[in-house]
Amino acid sequence: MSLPHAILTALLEKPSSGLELTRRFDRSIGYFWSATHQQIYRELGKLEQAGHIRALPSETPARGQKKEYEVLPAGRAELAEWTRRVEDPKPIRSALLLRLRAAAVVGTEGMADELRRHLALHQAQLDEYLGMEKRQFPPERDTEADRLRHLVLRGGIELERFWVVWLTEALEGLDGLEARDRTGP
Amino acid sequence: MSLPHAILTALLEKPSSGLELTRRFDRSIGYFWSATHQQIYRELGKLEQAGHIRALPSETPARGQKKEYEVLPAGRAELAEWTRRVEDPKPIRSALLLRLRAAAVVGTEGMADELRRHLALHQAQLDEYLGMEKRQFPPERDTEADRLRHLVLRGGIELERFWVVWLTEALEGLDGLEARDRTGP
DNA sequence: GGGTACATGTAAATAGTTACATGATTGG
DNA sequence: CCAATCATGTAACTATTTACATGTACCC
Repeated sequence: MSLPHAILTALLEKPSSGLELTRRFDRSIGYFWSATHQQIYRELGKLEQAGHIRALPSETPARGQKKEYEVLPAGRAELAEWTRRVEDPKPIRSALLLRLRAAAVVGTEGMADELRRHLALHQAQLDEYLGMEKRQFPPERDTEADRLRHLVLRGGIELERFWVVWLTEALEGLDGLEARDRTGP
Repeated sequence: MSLPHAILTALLEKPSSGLELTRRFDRSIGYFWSATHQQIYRELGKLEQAGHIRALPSETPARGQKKEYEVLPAGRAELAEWTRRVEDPKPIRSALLLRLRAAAVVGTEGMADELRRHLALHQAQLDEYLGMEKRQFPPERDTEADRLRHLVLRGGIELERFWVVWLTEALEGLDGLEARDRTGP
């Protein structure tokens, strides 16, 4: 039940249309909770029905026309209630770790290339986060909201750093194994 | 499409019944791809239909009776093909990071307690992984499969370590904010 | 007027969760 | 025999993904 709350947060930061939300998800909130435009439109409909958001009055409320939403008091209350809820962390799901484990049984062929590819992707994501950190959180700004958002971004940064470090180590180990396969133990 | 492959891997490591698989998921593979017994039974049915696994012959193949499965060559081939596939990492989903971001907008009340609770849970998981590492990967054992499985466990360990470090820092930041709220800036 | 980007949406399929049903085996 | 545990399964619901449909606005 996180998507509606992700949307409420985004809309509180700035009232937006469905497509604008989709784009903002691709750049910021979506780094921790991604969503496609179809999910977002559907969820906007539900949130509107529930009285948590409303469409800003517009001259031409028709298909193909931009429709902007803003959060109503009930939506803000729901979001606040959500932040205070007790909710256990969900176990991570990593197809890559799973595939490596499968490779332990059926062989590591092709794995090293795939790890290198993932390493490059995580390195790129890390660089992007570091750029965002520099641009959005210069040392002088320091409101409470800024500090919290910075904390969240630091989480993203350290997670990507974890992957970069782990993948680098994994590749060293795997290259060792593959060299041994080629030359014999 | 990872669950069937997680099951194939587990069955290759050791032929099992549905309930045995469920328990093994709770302890090992499930750390990176969790699943409930309902998901597992449903998937076992599909894998059997697809000819990837088969039930070991039994005298009484009835409801309430244990039914053991083993992997057929086609299943092993499918798993090997999967490990060689090109597949991008999926963006992480963390409801906690999301909730912290929401708290930046609607207030941090209750957040510190929740972070402390998560910190304790991740610390416990880390300790469990470290215990598994000690028991399952003593320095002397060093087959290829062992090294790969150890690598996967190291991934789990470092991920939990990330959470422990990040949550500790986050709590320091948050306590600073809340102290400032109480005493004024 | 034709293409492209913008914008919203429907439909269907897959994946995951939650609640409940049913039968076997075993120990008291 | 009854409760607890083991074991398999059905059903319904929620969430997510993928493919496609439709309409508007603007530029050439």
